[in-house]
Amino acid sequence: MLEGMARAVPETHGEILAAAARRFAVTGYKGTSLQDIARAVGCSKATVLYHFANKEALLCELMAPAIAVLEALDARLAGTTGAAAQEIAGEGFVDLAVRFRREIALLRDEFPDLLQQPAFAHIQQISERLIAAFAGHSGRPSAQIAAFVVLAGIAETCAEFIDVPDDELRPALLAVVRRALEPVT
Amino acid sequence: MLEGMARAVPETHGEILAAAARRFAVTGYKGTSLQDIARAVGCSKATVLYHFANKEALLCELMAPAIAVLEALDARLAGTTGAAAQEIAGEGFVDLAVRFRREIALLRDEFPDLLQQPAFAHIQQISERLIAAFAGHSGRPSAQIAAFVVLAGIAETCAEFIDVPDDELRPALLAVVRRALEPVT
DNA sequence: AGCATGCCTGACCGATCGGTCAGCACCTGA
DNA sequence: TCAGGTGCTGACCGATCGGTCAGGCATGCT
Repeated sequence: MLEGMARAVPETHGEILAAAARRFAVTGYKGTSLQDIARAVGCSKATVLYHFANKEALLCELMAPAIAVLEALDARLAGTTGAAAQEIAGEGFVDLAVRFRREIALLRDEFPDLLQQPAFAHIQQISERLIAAFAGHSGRPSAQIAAFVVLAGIAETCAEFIDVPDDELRPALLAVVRRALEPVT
Repeated sequence: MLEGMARAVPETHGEILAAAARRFAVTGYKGTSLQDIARAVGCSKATVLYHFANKEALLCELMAPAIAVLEALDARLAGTTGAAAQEIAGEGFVDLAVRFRREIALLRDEFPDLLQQPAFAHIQQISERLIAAFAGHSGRPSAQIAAFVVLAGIAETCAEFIDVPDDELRPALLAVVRRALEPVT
């Protein structure tokens, strides 16, 4: 166990990660087998499982950057209320969704299932706080409903318009968010 | 196997359909096996496949009423333009989504996959026309994006707020739609 | 009675899934 | 020279999937 040693040549780990991202984005998480990924890389399935403990570990490493940004947004939301919370949540989530479109696309088919797994358990709570912020922390059911429409709509749209350039998608989404959310009294 | 009542007319077909609807709504289409459905009904998996040619046929029969209403909405949309198209599409789709929440919930995990199958191929085209109507048939990309956010957001929200009464959900969704869509010039 | 028909079943099939494992080829440092 | 670690692999495993099939058990018609 030599610590700090520079690794010699092993590029396979990254190649597997990249290929998995590509395949997941097309056929979803459950819809992509380890065999598929191995074929895309040009190695054996056993090699994939040599570099990653299991399929879920692969997904975790793929999602880590997106989750980090989501947690940062959650932190910025703490203590905000009313229209300010709506604005921060709106800008932050639109930016996140646009930047991590691919990750959202690969998650979207199995989002409910994935949230059940312990590795992603806290995402559920973060998204609940995000919806509360979208609703401006208003208790009104109609505000909650509007918040959910916006959250789900943005995520789905980003996953769908995967080829539209960021600079076009982001302002259009921001405009929708600002119109759609229920104004707080 | 059944209750003491002698079954003059065996209604296993309907029971399977109802049980499948319940299971699909919880675990999704792909996530529900024929074994699961059979267990819920209290019959064997072979019985399920005696009443339905295959798993997809079961889904088709389950979705038929919702698809019929969707096609009716599509027909009403023909020839409309601008703000009128937006209003008709909004009211029509919100009503459809609220009424067929369960069907949407069971579809949502596998919507992209399902649309590929020949049995549901034309749904793709209908939803494209629906989005065009939501956009007021404006060619602007921002209008298309707003339309997609609304369409996907409504569908997802209906599937999520499955316990909220219709009379509460419908007006709240309609309000969001009217705010969110890009006004047509 | 005999026979057909409708409903249902257990046993089974081939395919595919995620995951394990023993071992091979290669490189490196002692 | 050789022991040992790294990267990788084919063969294999148990489980589960959708789907098939021959046959059993009622019932009703002739």
